[in-house]
Amino acid sequence: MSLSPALITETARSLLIRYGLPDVSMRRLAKELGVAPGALYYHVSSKQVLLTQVAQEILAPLRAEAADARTLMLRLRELMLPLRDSGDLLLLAYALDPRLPPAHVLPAQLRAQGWSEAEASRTTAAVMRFALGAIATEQNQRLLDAEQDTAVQNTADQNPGEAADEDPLAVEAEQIYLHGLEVLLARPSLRA
Amino acid sequence: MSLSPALITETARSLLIRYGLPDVSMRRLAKELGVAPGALYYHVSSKQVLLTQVAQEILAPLRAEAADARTLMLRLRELMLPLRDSGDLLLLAYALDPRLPPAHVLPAQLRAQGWSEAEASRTTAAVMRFALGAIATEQNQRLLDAEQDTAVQNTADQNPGEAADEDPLAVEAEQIYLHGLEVLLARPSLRA
DNA sequence: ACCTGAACACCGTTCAAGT
DNA sequence: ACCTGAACACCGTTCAAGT
Repeated sequence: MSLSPALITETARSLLIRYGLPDVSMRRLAKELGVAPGALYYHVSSKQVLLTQVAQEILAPLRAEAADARTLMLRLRELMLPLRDSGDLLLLAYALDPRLPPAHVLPAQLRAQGWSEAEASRTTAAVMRFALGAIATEQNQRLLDAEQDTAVQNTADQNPGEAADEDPLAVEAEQIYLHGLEVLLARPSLRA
Repeated sequence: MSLSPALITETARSLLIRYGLPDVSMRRLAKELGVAPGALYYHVSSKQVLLTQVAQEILAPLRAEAADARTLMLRLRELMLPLRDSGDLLLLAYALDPRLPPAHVLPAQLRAQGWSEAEASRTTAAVMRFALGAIATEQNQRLLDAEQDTAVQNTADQNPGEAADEDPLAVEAEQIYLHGLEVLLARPSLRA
């Protein structure tokens, strides 16, 4: 089988899922496809557009879902959180396309709930920015914790006193996310 | 004068201000200091800790300011927005230290306004995530617009029909930021 | 049309060896 | 103690040349 834009983005996506964004390099991608690095540039104009394409594909399932704003925002977090370091990716894709799912349906949904057009579009932008910031923060915290864990591994082996707790940081992160959504998506009449 | 952690972070900061984050590499930094790249690692353990140190220094002025939450968050945006691509930097520094200014004083301020401790800490986390997401988004949009501008330069020269407008995207971005702050920092009694 | 080989101009980090 | 030189293992991108 020969190369194609679709095959390249699909392979990039699989690398992202398996190893995280830092391991999605053009050279690694080429190796995975059994091809010279330069070959990719016959099908894809740059790494940046390739990655935003990948982001769009990962979020594509959200286009088919008919759920309310809150649920869609929760799904966004579920989809992206496991992809290591993908926060930057999302931030870039959103800057390039402010209609990135789930932002593509939020304004219409909020309008249907009685929001004005100006309020609906401002709130969509605000809630997306909050979500992207929150997801990137959570991913960074996980990475940093993982580094610290491996660094402390030996000391922990010699000192198994404290039990492994339920990762209160992760639980807290989810509460923060829920809280932000609740406040930002609250009906405007409640604030007037 | 010889190398020191302080001199290195100060030079990194000046590179960041002058050229943006992509131009702050250890090798570029070494060249700027007239030293071999390896020399930096005698004073600094990694690029990551160096950059978070730089972020802390850039935000240090906020530690001295005695302003309300909203003003501090606006100052945060003013400080970071001009530093090209520094959003990632901020996201990393905040993940490493959730008490990064202005987060270090927000909980106490909110408590003084009658918020409960739980509400104050959750709101601080939410508003910081929103701000970091918003700043990163704005910086990315600027970068992408700049790329497009240089690409369209020639066509624009030949076609000077439309006047250069007031950059409505930037104005809109500020409104979104103000709106997010207003909603997230609204007194909890107004939502109960 | 599609791809290779090779190059250009970079990265972060380590480490023996020098002073 | 502090730094150099050189290496290791990478980057994104371009482009003549091949098929």
